[in-house]
Amino acid sequence: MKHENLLKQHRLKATPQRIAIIELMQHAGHISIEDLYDVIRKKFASISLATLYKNIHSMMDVSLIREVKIPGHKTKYEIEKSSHAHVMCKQCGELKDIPVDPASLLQTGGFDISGYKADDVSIVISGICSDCQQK
Amino acid sequence: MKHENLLKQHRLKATPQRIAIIELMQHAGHISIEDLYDVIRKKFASISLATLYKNIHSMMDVSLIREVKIPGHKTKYEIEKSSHAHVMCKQCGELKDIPVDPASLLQTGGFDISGYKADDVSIVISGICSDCQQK
DNA sequence: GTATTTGCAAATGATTTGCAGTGCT
DNA sequence: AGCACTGCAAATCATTTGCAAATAC
Repeated sequence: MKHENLLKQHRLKATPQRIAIIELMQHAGHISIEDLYDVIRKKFASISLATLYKNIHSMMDVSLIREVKIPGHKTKYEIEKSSHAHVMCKQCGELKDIPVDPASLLQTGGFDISGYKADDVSIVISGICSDCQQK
Repeated sequence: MKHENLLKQHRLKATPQRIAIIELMQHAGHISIEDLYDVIRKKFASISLATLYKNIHSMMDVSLIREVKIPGHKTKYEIEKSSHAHVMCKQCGELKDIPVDPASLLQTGGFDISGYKADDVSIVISGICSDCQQK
């Protein structure tokens, strides 16, 4: 029900397919089209890839979700939450969020973006997570 | 000649195709496969897309160049230089570099990456450049 | 001379589109 | 009822692969 309203607030019709997408993203955090398709299919056998792509785009158009592109990996999608950075473990591939305040980052980060009016920052940190370091 | 050595230092054979790729990237800064192909073709009519892709990958393997993925845009490639962030103008699409010291950024940025051993940071700032603001 | 690289054509993978039928509001 | 949404199949665009001929070292 909550998800239904989320869609309506963004002027999108609340179809069961869309609700399923949002539910899944809510749980998975970041998810690729492929994984989205595999999981949703189990509950929703008739859904098509075309529908996924179309819905992903409608939802991006209204800023309900966001594209996450990571060098060397497949594009993932996530619900738009408050601004945050991504940390990706090169070993196990796990993708984690860490909170970031973009305004203060741009100030303290020592960037020289004179003249630019910045309105979004995408940050991906790569490294090895603590679990993988122990192996 | 400089480019030839650059390749050899990375244990790659210095073929004319590879030299052309490096030269072009040196000038263009960031470039997509498509643009790379179009421009190189003029001087090097016989080059194939497959060769471009293969070379791009060889060069990435030895960290001579780097993939730049930007939400909503085509993948671009650039010569690996000292760490920097990217600023993309949403209006005109221009992509600019700004210098960043990743170590101090991770310190002052207020990130909590406890346990992680970070070794790379990719930052893309989106906004409107000063030129486009005046229109 | 030998191992790598090139370029072609074909294969694969990812994403988009047209359209007839269906379902939300 | 009316317009937006779905799902299929086909189209398009991006990337990869196999292989024989050419090339760097």
